[in-house]
Amino acid sequence: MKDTNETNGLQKAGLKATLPRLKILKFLESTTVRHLSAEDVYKAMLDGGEEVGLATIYRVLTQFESAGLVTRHHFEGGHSVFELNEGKHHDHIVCVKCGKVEEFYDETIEERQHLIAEKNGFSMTDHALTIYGVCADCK
Amino acid sequence: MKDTNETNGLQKAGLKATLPRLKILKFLESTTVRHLSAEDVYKAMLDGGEEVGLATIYRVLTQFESAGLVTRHHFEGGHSVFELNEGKHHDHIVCVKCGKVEEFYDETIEERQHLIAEKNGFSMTDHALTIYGVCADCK
DNA sequence: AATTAGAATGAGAATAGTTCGCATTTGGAC
DNA sequence: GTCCAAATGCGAACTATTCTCATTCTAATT
Repeated sequence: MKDTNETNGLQKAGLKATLPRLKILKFLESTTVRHLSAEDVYKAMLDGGEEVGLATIYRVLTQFESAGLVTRHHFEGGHSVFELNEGKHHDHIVCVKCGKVEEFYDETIEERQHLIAEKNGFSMTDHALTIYGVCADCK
Repeated sequence: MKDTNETNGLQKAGLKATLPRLKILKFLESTTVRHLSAEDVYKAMLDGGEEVGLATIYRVLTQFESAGLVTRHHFEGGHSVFELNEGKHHDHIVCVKCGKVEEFYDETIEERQHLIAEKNGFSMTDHALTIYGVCADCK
């Protein structure tokens, strides 16, 4: 079999390199939209001529999450959105009018979170910081 | 009509003082559990002998949210939990093992969030910061 | 206290997002 | 190339939430 980047990525993550998984990973790497729901992925892939069952999309995205390839977010509205992990950790600002998502990273906030977790007797495993507001375009 | 605290609270919030709303508000004020799903509220009230339809619980909690009486959170797991607004703003640490929720407030983080929103051209309207970790008891 | 119009409620149907069960297919070790 | 375990697709099932609409309640008015 061809030893593509995607095949490698999956194998390193401990996942068999199946066709649906390869397609989904390739799609996530190629799309310009960074935050997608399972349904978004399903529809966008269909439009691109790649048919993968919706249930499989859900399963694979969950596996990718466990493997650390993607991150799942729960922005307002309740349903999950997924984001390919590349580069460094960051948090999000979401526009409450148009839904636009921007990313940011703040060292001070990161540090203080660890401190706060410790102070409360917790071992921090993760965090979710989302700022909601009205973006420049929507004002 | 009797001019109770609850009746007052509802009227100030622009809501008619109906029996279900009074019962729900009274329940939220009396329970020691601070973070509850709609279903939690439904069941706990049933146990307490107060029957209010689940659909009404959802409607009323949403109205309370709009009125600023409660806050809705989206912790991991997807479904909403509600918290009575009393005292000052705070964020949350959730134990990923047992689900315990602790509250904290950190001035530095609050300030930096506003700064970050501005830097990105947003007018911040709200934010959600949740730290996930393993609590002392679960370690 | 009785009337009344509009708002609120309850019960169940409907919906959205997600997961499950199982028959069929596929990946890759031998 | 064979073969078994793992993965997929499909539709059914599930969960959380919202909607519909007939009935009931609130509170303003008489």
